[in-house]
Amino acid sequence: MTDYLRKEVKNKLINGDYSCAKEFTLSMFSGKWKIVILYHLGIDGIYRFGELKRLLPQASNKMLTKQLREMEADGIISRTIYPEIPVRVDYSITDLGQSLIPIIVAMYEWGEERLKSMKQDVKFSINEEAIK
Amino acid sequence: MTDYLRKEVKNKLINGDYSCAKEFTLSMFSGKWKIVILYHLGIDGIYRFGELKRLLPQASNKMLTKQLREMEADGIISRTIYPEIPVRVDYSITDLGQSLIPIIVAMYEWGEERLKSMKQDVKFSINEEAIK
DNA sequence: CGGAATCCATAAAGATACTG
DNA sequence: CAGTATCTTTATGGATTCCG
Repeated sequence: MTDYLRKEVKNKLINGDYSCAKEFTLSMFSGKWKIVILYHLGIDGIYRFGELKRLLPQASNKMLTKQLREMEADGIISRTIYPEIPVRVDYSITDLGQSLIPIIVAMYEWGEERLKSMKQDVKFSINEEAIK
Repeated sequence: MTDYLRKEVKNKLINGDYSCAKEFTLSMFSGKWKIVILYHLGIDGIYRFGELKRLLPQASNKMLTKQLREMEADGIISRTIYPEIPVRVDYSITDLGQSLIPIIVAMYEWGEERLKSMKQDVKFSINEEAIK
């Protein structure tokens, strides 16, 4: 629903409907790979395109590029081109992006807690029906 | 990417890969309508199916039901059936779901701030290319 | 009332090949 | 190196009809 979410948020912005603040925030990091990329850029610092590819081997060029471009357009990461040969491109988080990190950390902590209690709960078993 | 996210999280859980805590949290509320439903149940209290439909006129039966079932399976909302005729079904947030509300509130606040500063920024204009 | 089942259009993601 | 372009496959969401 990621792309849908971005389109909806865009439409709501155009119509002056700013009542969707939480969806707007959600749209910042709810794309495929976005939250992971943002977290890494926020914690580790600068990454080059190829480094991100190695970090996320499952991500295709197309998807990775798309996510990076969208996050750049949203102002939460920045892209720097060094016109060397071969060309080099650095990605880093912006101040705006950094301001999202506390939320992502809170999500990380909530997830850790939840997974811990699920493991401890003997009654918990992975139910295909329930999760699917 | 919502369904993809749930599938991935499921696979990672099955494989014991619990390193994806933030994605796991994200998968709790990143479905279509989920964050809105959760927020309303968290703030307003109990809703019936029909009330949620009226709250979200754009949501189809299928989608609304799907989101509700998934959130129920995740343990963040609960569903109570009253075998009256016609049948009545109540939805409410669980304690676990309530524990997500602070994160959603933080997202709401971030979004409000961001939208405010975007409005104040004279240079900001809605750029079709940038958002699409 | 609160859904379930089905069909269908569209959109999103993967694979592959190619380029400045 | 850091992407684009294109094609194909798959997933997702909408509309409609029906049911206990």
